[in-house]
Amino acid sequence: MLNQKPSLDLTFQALADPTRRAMVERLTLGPASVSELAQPLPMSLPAVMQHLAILEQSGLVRSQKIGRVRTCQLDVQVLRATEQFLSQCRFAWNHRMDRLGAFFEVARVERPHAGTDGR
Amino acid sequence: MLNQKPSLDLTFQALADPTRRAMVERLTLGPASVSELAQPLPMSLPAVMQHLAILEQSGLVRSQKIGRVRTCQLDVQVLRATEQFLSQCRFAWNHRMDRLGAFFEVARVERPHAGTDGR
DNA sequence: CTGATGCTTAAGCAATCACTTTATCATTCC
DNA sequence: GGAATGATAAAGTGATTGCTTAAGCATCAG
Repeated sequence: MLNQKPSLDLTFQALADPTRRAMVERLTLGPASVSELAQPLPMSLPAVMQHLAILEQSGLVRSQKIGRVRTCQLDVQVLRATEQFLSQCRFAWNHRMDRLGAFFEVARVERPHAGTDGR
Repeated sequence: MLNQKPSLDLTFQALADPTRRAMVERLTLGPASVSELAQPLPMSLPAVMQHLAILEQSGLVRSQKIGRVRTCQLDVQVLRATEQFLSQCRFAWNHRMDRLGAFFEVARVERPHAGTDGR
């Protein structure tokens, strides 16, 4: 059909958790270290690391370690691809609506008195 | 921050499963009964029903029962809202890129030879 | 070297998930 | 009425999730 990439699994799964979405939103403001990411979150550092690992597996976030601090940043490419999946679904749906509209249009012209409420 | 609606939890969670995405994609082509949805899927009908329940809870799908057949259809509104969350993230990120660019632009003009560490 | 800081690993645990099978219920067809 | 059809409800199960605590490693400041 439209799309069955396993990467979508990982991305949607990653975004399904409010903690991870908060991390993503934090990263839209710019890169951050692990502890900076963890600071506003009501959980232990290891827990944040696990969330981070999931975000990295999905490709939403990349990170590199310099000295003893790991710096994380958003990768909008995956964000874009995910957005595209949704818009494609909407597009297909709208396309069908258009075709439906066209059908009723034709029906209305060929049988002007038929009860086709809903244009 | 940007968005912390619990509905996003449900929607992303719903879309995280390939079976449920397949159901959504099927529904972009038009309404379908439960068994029509189940037909291409390699699992029992009750399993499909459970997936459907999750899709309905998220608001992605609505359904009504007429006689003994339940007809399901996509609700693009939630799809649209989810898409918006992602595009807002990208927008914030791009906005930061722009500001960064402007900063370096200014820095380059005002102090053409300076090391550009922090204002 | 010594201690503080930042991150990482490992193990454990309760809750949730994605199914299954079995048993009903309600509607339509003959 | 009685069988076939479409959809549900209920209970059980193994795997996964989202944490925790405790311990360990690497880097940096004094």
